Amino acid sequence: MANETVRTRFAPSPTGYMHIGNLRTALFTYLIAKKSDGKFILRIEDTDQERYVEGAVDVIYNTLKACGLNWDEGPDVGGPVGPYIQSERMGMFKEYAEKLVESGHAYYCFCDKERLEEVRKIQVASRISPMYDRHCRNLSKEEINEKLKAGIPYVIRQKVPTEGTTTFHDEIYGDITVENSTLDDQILIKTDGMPTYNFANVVDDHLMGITHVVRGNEYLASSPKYNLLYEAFGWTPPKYIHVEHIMKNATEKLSKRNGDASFNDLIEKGFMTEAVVNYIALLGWAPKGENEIFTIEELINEFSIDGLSKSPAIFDPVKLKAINGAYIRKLDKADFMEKALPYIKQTVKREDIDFALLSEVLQPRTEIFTDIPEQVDFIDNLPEYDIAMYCHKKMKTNEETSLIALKEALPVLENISEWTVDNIHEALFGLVEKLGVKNGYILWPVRTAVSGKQFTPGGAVEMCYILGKEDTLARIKKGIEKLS
RNA sequence: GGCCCGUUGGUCAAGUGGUUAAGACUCCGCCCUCUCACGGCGGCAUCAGGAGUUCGAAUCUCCUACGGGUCACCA
Repeated sequence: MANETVRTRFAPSPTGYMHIGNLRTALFTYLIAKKSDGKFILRIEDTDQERYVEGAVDVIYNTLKACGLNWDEGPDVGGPVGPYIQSERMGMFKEYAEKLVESGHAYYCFCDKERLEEVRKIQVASRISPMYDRHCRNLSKEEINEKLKAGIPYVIRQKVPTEGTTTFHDEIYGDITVENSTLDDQILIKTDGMPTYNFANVVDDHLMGITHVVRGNEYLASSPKYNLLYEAFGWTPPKYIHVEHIMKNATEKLSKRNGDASFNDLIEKGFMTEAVVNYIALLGWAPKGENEIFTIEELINEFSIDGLSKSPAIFDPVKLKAINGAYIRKLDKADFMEKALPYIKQTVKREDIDFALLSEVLQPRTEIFTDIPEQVDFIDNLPEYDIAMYCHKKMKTNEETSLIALKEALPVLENISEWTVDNIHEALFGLVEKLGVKNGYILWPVRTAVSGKQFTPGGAVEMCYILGKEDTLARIKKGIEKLS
C-alpha cells in the first residue's frame, strides 16, 4: 500500500455543462490523488449517444483547466491505459462478461422486454420490489445453445448470490452490509453487445488501475453489486469514497434542471474561479484548522478524506460572495484594476479620471465584480437626490448646516491650484480647523453634494479628486442651490 | 413501498464517553473613521424527539420522526 501509487479518476458524461456538484467531485478526486503524489485521470463516459451534446467535452476540459485540476492521463494527453474515451473501449467488455459466465458469476438471459415489463407490473401490483425474476438463471447448456443458435437476442446478467450478505467498505461511511436477496441480477451486456455503465465502470476502473473511486452518493446503493463483480473476477476492489450531494435547500438537489447555476453561470455572474473552487471545497468537507481560504495548492496539503461529510450540504450564495470578496481583497492593485475596469466602464464613460485611485477605493468594497457599476454610477452624472440626505444625526448635520458648510467649502476648493488628493485634504481639513467644527460637519455635506449618494466608495476627498475640480465645483454649487 | 444512508445555530461545520459544544458566513453592537466598506473587538443562536447503557452521552444501543439516495437493456 505504501508503495502503491494512488490513481483516481474523474469520469463525466459529456452532457453539455459542468454543474457544481460534478466539479466538486472532480476537485475531491483530484485532491485525493495529489495529496498522495498520485495520478488524476480523466475518462470521458460518452456511451450514451442520445444524451451526447456537441462541444461538451470541451466544456469539461476548459472547466477543469480553469480550476487548476490538471489531469495526468486523459483523452487528449494519453497515457498507459488508454483509450480514455469510453466509446473507444467498447470491444472488450463482452469477453470479460463471458469469463464471468464461464466461472458461474453471470448468465445469458433471453427474456424480451415485454416479458420483463409483465413481471415488473405484477411485482409492482403486489407491492414487492421490482426485480428480474431470474427466469433464465438456471437454463441448461442445451437450452442456451439452442436459443443462441436460433438467434434469439440475449443479454448477460450478473448472477448475484441468493443468500447471505455482501459487505463493502466506504472510506466515509464505513462498512455497509446488505442482504444479497435484495440485489438484482443486473444486466452487464446489453442486447447490442455493449456493456451497461455498471459493468463498464468496474472493468474500466480495474483496467485503469484506479485505487480510489470517488463518486456521488447515488452510487452507494449499487456498490455491493460492483463489489461482487470485483470478487467474481478475483480483482481487488478500490477504496470507495461516496460524497454527498450539494443541495439548493433541504429537499432539492442543486441542478441545472432546476435552474441553478452551473460553474460557467457563476463565472459569468462575476465570481472568481479560485473563489468558487475554494467555496465548493468547503461544501461537504471541513479543514482541520480555522482558516477557510485556500489556494488549490494549499488544498492539496489541507485535504483529508476524514474531513468529508456524511450529510448533504446546502449551497449558500451569500457565503460564496463573502469568499469571493476575500479573494478580491487578496488581489494586488494592478490585477484588481484590470479586472474591475470593464465593470467600471459600464457606467463610467468619462476617460479623464484617475482610474487607479478609483479602483483602489473600490477594491475593499467589492465582493463580486458586478457590485461595481452601481457604486460608480454617480461619476458621469450627478443623480437626482433628496436634500434630506444632508441630514445626518451622527455628523450633526442638517439642511441649514450643510448650506453653510458648502458655502464655506466652495471658495476653499476653488482656491486649490493643483487638484490632488493631498491638496484637497489639506484644504478641507484646514477649513474644519479654522471653523473649529467636527470633520463630518464639512465633509458629509461635500460628499453628499458631489455624489448625490448615501454611500460612496471613498470619502469626500477622494470623491472630489476623482470627479475633478470642475465637476466638483459645479456639483457643490448645485447643492447650494438645492439647499437655498 | 423494499433496501441503503443521514440529522450539531438561519447556512457551512469542529467534535469519536467528561469541552464554558470550536471556527466561518449571515445578523446585531462597539472601536477605527469624512459615508460605506476593509480591519479589530464583542454578542445573538445549535446537539431532531423518546427510551436505554453509563458515575457521566452531541458522542454507544434501540425506537420514532424527518430528509436524502436507490430500485432501467441511462450514465
